[in-house]
Amino acid sequence: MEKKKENFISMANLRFSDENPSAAAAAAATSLGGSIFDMATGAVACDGDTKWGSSLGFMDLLGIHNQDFIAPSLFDSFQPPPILPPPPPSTSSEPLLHQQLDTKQLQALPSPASTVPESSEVLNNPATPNSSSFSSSSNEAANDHEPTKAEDDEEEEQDEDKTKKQLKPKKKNQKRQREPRFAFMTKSEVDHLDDGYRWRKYGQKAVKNSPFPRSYYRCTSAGCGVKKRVERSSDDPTIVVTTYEGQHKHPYPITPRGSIGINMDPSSSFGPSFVAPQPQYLHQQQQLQPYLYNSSPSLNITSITSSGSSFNASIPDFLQDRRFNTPPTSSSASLLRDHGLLQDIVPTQMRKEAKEQ
DNA sequence: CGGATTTGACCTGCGC
DNA sequence: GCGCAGGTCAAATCCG
Repeated sequence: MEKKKENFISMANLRFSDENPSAAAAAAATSLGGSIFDMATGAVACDGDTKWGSSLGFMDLLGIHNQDFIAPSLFDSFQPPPILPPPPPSTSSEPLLHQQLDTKQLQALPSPASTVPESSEVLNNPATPNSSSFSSSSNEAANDHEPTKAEDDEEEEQDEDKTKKQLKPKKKNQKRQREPRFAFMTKSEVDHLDDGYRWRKYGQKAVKNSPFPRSYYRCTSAGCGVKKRVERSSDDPTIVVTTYEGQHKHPYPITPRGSIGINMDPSSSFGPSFVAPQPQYLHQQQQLQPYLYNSSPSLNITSITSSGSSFNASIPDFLQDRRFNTPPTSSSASLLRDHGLLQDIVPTQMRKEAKEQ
């Protein structure tokens, strides 16, 4: 059986393509199987001389700033990942990217990308030609292996042995049911960005082709199996790649650091959406990162996938107006596009710096 | 002392 | 089948 590969492309390519054209191209070619998302290609093309780690606004990174499509249509193409994307890291300045990445795609990506070898990560899904493939992302991966009874039996026996050495009752047939992932990059000096949730580090691994280790965190909330990985881009040490996996099954924690507005909108299939600014959060950002990406693009990302499921969840809340409670309208997206997001959200200093690079 | 982190071992998936 | 790399576990250690 051929491994399912989504026609996804990480927005990371925007940057990678810049510094590693060949790899990016390869990623695009191999990963997308030729069906390169318009957004992706457009983004790559238009951002060819930019450095997302420094001057690109989020929308730029999304390839929106001078694209012809509008946000809604863009996100309509996303696959609804049943995850609750975390709020933007408190120390981040730029939610640099991303979306549903396919393992191969990511691995195909140059350095930084290679540090995010995720399968079925949430990423800016290049307008999947076939919308049905949309819903497949992680689910497909999880279901592409029909368990057999033989396997079940065999597995049960093995379980005992396994538990002796390691508590890994995973069943073969369950083929590591992975949660959809959402990865994004941020420019930060600290590795573990404070996103408001409580995380417990459970592992660290050296990453191939990267001098920086990858840290593994799990949400400490009982019953919440959300994980996240944090690693630095080997390409740009100032870039932190954070990958979230899973969906928080609990309210957004009220941390002593400051309250975080939560809108437990029951209508949202995506869990709480954050609607209020986080003063503390912003403060941190500014302290740690002068290049504060101070405004999330407003996107009307509520959409319906081919499967009919609400797509609201497919877009990380922080891509929505979590911090600034800006009405998520397509017009705002277009506004950003029309007027140049950078001007509004990226400090002049930053833009200047980007040019010098 | 309890919770968090570190770290080496182990497991799993994948490519060759 | 083998080796590699990613991911996870859990004992040891650290820290408030």
